[in-house]
Amino acid sequence: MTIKEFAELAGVSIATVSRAFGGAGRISERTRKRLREEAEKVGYSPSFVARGLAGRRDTTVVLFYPELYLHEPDPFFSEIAQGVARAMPENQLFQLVPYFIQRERSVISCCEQIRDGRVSGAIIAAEGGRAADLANEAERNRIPYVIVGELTEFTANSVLYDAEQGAFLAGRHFRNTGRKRAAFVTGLHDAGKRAGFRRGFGGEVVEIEGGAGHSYGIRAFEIIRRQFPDTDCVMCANDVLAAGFLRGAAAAGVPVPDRISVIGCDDIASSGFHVPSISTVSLHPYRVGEAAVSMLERRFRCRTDVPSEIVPCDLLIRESSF
Amino acid sequence: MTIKEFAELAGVSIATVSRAFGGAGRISERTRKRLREEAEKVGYSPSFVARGLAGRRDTTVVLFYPELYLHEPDPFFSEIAQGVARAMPENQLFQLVPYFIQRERSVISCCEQIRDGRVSGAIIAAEGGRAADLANEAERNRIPYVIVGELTEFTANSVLYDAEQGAFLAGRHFRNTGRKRAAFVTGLHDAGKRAGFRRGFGGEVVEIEGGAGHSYGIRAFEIIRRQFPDTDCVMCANDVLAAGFLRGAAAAGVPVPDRISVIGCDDIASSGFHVPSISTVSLHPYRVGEAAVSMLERRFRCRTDVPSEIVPCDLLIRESSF
DNA sequence: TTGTAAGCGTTATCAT
DNA sequence: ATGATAACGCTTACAA
Repeated sequence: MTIKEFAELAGVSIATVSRAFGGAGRISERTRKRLREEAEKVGYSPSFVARGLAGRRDTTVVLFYPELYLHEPDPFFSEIAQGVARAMPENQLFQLVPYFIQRERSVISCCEQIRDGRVSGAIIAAEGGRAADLANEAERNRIPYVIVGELTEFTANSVLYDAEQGAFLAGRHFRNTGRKRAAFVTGLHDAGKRAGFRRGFGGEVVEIEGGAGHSYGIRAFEIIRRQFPDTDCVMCANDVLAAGFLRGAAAAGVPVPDRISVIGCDDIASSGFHVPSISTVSLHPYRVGEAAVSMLERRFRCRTDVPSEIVPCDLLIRESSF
Repeated sequence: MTIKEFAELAGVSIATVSRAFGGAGRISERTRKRLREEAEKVGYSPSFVARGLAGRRDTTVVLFYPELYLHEPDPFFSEIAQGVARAMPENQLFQLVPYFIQRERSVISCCEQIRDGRVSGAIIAAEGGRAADLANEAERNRIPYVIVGELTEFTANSVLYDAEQGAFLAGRHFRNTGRKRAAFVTGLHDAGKRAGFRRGFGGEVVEIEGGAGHSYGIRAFEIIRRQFPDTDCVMCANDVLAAGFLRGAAAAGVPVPDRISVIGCDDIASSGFHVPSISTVSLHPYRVGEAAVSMLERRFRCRTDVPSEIVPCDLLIRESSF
């Protein structure tokens, strides 16, 4: 049913109908109420598409987020998405659009969606660059946006986690608990974490190439066992890697944390479910998602830039270290 | 840049531009190519919104999926979403829209999006009913859709997993490996699983109230230990529950699978990472997502109903049982 | 093969 | 407070 049909049916002009559904147009409260009820009854609701075309772009909030891994998804961004989805107010249309960093086309089509007016506000999650393109596009189209990412990268309109600081805490913890020989299992975007861990531990740190996914964690354990057998503490760049590492240790019968202490990073839900539960640098993905929503709402109100916000990270000591 | 501006710039009419970007309109291959290149250069791309309004609704494919749990997300649907996202052809706009089954408004706004023409095709994931509303709405609006769900529920246009059959396999496995006293830890939508497990095991099955999330699994273990101490095999309605159960067992020093054998359901990625790795009824969520995409594509071509498809489930015996 | 013009369902700007 | 009407950017007969 279109606005025209409905207007006829209700015995008013289409302009009046439009106002009944629009924000604070000049219309009597009585008519508005009557029309809304009528619409409910006959099943009319205004078309978002037409609305978008006609100018008002208060339609949809999207979360752009990267699909990082080829075969095994890292749940980190999923958990950010959870936080965003839950915090989104009931009356907002909300959609997630994944972009694949391997597909050039994928980022482009995200930009098209912004340019197009189908997006009234965007939350842009990223690791390692790509977000800038989307943010620029949003800027150009005067669409409020919020970036979610690592501390080093963005100055304003961002919700940031300080992974470097977190890794620092992990390194220092190992140092303080008397560990002597440290290793760091690398991930995909981990420059900050690596540096922080080094700084925190203070001594020499062996770097093991990890990568994307559980199996790389297992492999990292094997490498350490063979090439650096006296390693007694390890930080992994993310929790999935840490789970793999622990699996390797369990299979080899190496006791954790007694013989080797392990700390992961991110704090995805399953790291708490693992046996032993995985000590980790919590980036609080869920909280980050929530914070992004409330920052976006602030940007909706006052159409200006807002200062970035840091969601502090915590070192969670669970069973894989002490 | 609008079509008008671009048309002027390229020295043709807007109709010609439209045809250059449309499917197989009557236009010379030469002009089409020239215009496409020109557009690339000056940064013009047609507006999806306007396109949608003007009639062609080949815009966006969405995946509607439920957020089931209040506090702890179950990754099952996330993994289906992964499969869908990966299988989606490069040139299709793809979006996820979560609906919260606790929020009445949430399903309604999904319907509005369908009614609206912003959706050209839908994949509807569901457990426990709500999908029917969305499917009806899609039907009414002549939008191709595919439902993803449990075998019992839908007849056509669906990709189905046969959880009952899977649970049957699990029950039979326990029976065949000489287990005597079985328990089933319930989830949120598990009628089929429960029945299948009973049928497969053949003997008496104690039912323990599980619920939503890891902690409920731990609690289920405690209940069994106290009230049914001679239980020697357990099926949990989902893997998150199973992880919790194993955590309880580990904490209590009960050896798995020697003393008690455990099988979960779903086959989320992390169940393979657990220590011990979790035996499970694999519903192959990733594959299910892929299958949904290819079914939707078939529906795009021939605009008719297509027969449902069952993605067979497998019993994966890992370390938590033998 | 290309151009002209009438929609598509809204919002926004004038009038009234 | 309400009603006419011109956009919005595109698709699609119909005409040339």
